[in-house]
Amino acid sequence: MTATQNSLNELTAAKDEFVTSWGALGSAWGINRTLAQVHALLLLANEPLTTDAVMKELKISRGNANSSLRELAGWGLIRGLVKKGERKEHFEAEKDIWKIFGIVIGERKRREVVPALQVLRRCEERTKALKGDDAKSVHGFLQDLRQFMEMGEKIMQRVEHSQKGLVMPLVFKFMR
Amino acid sequence: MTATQNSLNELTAAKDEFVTSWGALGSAWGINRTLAQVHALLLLANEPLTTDAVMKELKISRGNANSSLRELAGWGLIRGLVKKGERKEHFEAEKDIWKIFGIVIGERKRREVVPALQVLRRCEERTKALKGDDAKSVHGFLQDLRQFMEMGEKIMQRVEHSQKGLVMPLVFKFMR
DNA sequence: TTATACTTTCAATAATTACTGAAAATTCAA
DNA sequence: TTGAATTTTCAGTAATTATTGAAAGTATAA
Repeated sequence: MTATQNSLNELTAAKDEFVTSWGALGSAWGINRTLAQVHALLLLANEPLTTDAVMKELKISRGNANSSLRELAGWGLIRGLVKKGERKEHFEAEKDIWKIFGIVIGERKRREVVPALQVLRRCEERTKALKGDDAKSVHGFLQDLRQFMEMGEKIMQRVEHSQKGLVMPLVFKFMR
Repeated sequence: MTATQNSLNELTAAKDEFVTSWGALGSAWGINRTLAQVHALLLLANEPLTTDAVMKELKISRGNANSSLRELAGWGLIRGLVKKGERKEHFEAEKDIWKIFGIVIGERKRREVVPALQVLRRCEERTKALKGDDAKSVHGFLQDLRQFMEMGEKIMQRVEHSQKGLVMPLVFKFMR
């Protein structure tokens, strides 16, 4: 085996390890394992990949590859582009980790935090005028939680549009 | 129906809505739906609840109630206590939202972020000395991601031990 | 002790979620 | 147009995850 081949294998092995563990991390945070793996694959790819390439690399079906790529594109984490002279669509990932994080935070805010806040506000309202110690303490807790989540929503809003250069100084302030 | 009954029903309905939607939110973030519901139930309870009370309220089996309560206790989100003169164990939830958030963040850091960082460091190391543009860019990305996650780990570390009074001033600074 | 109340475990089962693959739809060059 | 290339859909199936419930285990009062 040549030195170049060895190097290639080692690179492939390291990529594989990353793809696998990124998938596991994703599923711990409620993101479909395969989706996270497809994302990881594109994050490490040095050129845009076709659906067929993704299928082959991850050993998944066409349907699965297609829907994963569509969903990632829906999140804005990857974009499709058509190479001149080719029919197939090629996909490339956003690789700026600050942008990636901002996108994910922003989407989760929209999809989960905002709806949860609506429920919370309604529950808070429903318990507002009720009599009795039980009702009072329930209402108090809901109020605390709602306030806390509104703060979280605002922070996520900020992070969504943040840049590395903008956030880092504040992080340092927080960390000192 | 009396005014008191009406009030009780309305309180129960509001509680139910919260329990249900808290379960949904949890499962979106990779936390078992029932676990989140048990937690929500205890968060709104005005007194410690027994396993049987949880079973009855949520219409779940003894095994499920028991293991959910154990897991929540393992996270440190609830504690068991034995009322004098009673055999049954009663459970009560930590209700300070800042503490709750700190616990959850701390646990997820330990369980997911720290192990993910280990993988990341290993991948980074494996690609460090490899030749070729592909290897270089892969290594560069892994480096960025590792640095980003180390920052995240440190922030989670801070939040884990944070108090409302300590964090709020910094949040204001961030939000301004 | 011993009987009883209570808790835990875990094999079997149910419910949910993810994936496949082939057919249908779409796109595009000729 | 036509038809080959490509993408999308989705019914059927597989894999995973969650739940039940009864038996085994444990603790406690008498």
